[in-house]
Amino acid sequence: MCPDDPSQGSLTLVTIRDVAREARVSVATVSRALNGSAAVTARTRERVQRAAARLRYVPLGAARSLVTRRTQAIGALLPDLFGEFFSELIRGIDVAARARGLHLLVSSSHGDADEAAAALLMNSAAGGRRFARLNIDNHGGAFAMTRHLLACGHRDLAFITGPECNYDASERHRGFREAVAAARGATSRVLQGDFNEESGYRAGRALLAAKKRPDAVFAANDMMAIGCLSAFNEARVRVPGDIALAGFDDIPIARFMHPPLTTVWVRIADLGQAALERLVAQMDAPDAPPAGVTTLPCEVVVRASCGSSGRHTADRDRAQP
Amino acid sequence: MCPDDPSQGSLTLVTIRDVAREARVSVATVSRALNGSAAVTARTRERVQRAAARLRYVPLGAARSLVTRRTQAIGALLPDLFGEFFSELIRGIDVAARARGLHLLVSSSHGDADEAAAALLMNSAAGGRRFARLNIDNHGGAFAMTRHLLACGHRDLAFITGPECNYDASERHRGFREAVAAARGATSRVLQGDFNEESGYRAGRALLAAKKRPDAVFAANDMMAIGCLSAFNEARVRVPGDIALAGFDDIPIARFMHPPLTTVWVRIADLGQAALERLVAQMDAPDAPPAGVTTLPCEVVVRASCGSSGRHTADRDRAQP
DNA sequence: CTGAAAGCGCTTACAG
DNA sequence: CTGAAAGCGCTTACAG
Repeated sequence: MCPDDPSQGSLTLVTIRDVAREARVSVATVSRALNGSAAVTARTRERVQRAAARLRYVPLGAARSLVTRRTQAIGALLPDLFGEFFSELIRGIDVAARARGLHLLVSSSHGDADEAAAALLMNSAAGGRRFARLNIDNHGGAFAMTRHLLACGHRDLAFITGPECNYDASERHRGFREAVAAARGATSRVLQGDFNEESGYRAGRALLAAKKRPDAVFAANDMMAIGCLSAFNEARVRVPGDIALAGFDDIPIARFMHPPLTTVWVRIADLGQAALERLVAQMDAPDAPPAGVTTLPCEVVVRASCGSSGRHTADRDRAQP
Repeated sequence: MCPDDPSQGSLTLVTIRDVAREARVSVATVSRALNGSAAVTARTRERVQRAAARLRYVPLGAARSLVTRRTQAIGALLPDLFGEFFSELIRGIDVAARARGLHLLVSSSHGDADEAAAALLMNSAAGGRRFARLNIDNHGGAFAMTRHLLACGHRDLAFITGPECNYDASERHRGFREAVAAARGATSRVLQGDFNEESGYRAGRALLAAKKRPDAVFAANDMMAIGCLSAFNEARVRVPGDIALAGFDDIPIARFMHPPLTTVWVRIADLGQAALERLVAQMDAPDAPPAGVTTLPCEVVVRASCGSSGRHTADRDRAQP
């Protein structure tokens, strides 16, 4: 049932010359036959393919790259490698990349500008600014969630921020701030987080220790919301009974929390896929006007953690297998 | 505060010849100077470095690879990209890779042997079996966890398996089976899962619907345990009061569950790091006898989800920041 | 439709 | 210590 391990390989490199000799053609013909050039008869092509298969020929990527100026690889440089958000994103990119026969390089920049530059420069030989500008509607999503919390009757809100230099984080914070500012009678406080569960946990404890607890907590991502929930559970503070809680991202695990987490739905994998496709399009048509910034919409997913919804199962959860 | 975006790049490729001309030396000298060869005077090296910096010279990886037979890249081929386990593993590999100036290629095989083969063959030019054999002690960890459940007094055990062709999954299952077989009076049942939360959730519901509920459930990974916990919570079945629950992996989120999850601790990121180091060692010394299979130990982490521990906080949780 | 040849940018013996 | 030259494996005008 389990497919066999296909590992094999030889120390001696089989080159295009070997294939040419085996098929009794020139290396040029081998190259053309294997690359699908139209200028090759079906008979020749087949002979070459058979010879290549017999010898287990695999073109050396470096040699091909040197002349074609294409590496058949794309790089994903991520601000940091955070939990399920990261894996979902990479999964989306990977799916799209493999569909195009591209290899996927990943790296986290750890906020180090030099390293980020080094990673970017890998590509620079192929030509300038090949960056897919593709954003989540962080601001809109956070704004909508904050309005939802207000609509639920919560007036005293707390926000747990993401890392300082993170664009998504600051946009989410801005959405929160603006929604609060636009509401009358609403007050807010802000706690610093870093997108990890632990910082959400600490923020949760800090809120519990405060003179007055907020009515609702909005964490800038789900992982911090989960950490915060953990602090509340530990202190036997009920969610949503005693305090409402919302996150952002809708990572797969969010709906398996207790209570299931109200959050902002982002099609993370789709985001990765779209980013890759945008990038490839730019690479294929470098002279085309660069596509502007595209912003993917978000959507508030109401589950049980904020109370007042009346529903315990979000529509989109039902749709899932 | 936030470092600037370092993006820049030109359409015209700066080559080693340009640097040679600028520094008034030969291309050979440029190559030697930039690659740290000892056969270059300090003065010359500095002149070359300055010229390279002035021109923003970046060696073309493909050209270098063609002659050195090294791509400065390593590939991580993963059975599938599952949640936090995946991201932790990649993080470990990434850290070790960047420390060595290696680029990291990732791909999931989706269980497709052909694609897996294609990915493996990428490397084949560099020579045969370059695989790091590095395992978690899945069997030992699962065996120990099962013994722990038995020691807690649970006799009727359920096990939720991982995907069929997954090595880790089958080893964990084997550990469970053998521990149960060695215990007198213990009974067990097995439910099929696939390492995702959803399958754990379904297994949980199936267990609740059974004529007799088990005393304890052991899921082959944490994500399924969390899905299972969700099913129990939904049905107001208390953990560990009504039923005990254990997972495997100790993903970061495990200790933030309610109740915190008893699980098997695997240093996931360390595993990735060790795998990379092993691989690099093999590549650096291809003629050295291939290191055998190394098995990393696991450890049962007792938290609240299995009852009976008396402790609510595992030692290693306390140690964390 | 096929082949001989040039060349991609780099490294590395080989001389000096 | 430095340079001229060969060569890595491939693709692609250029002829025929």
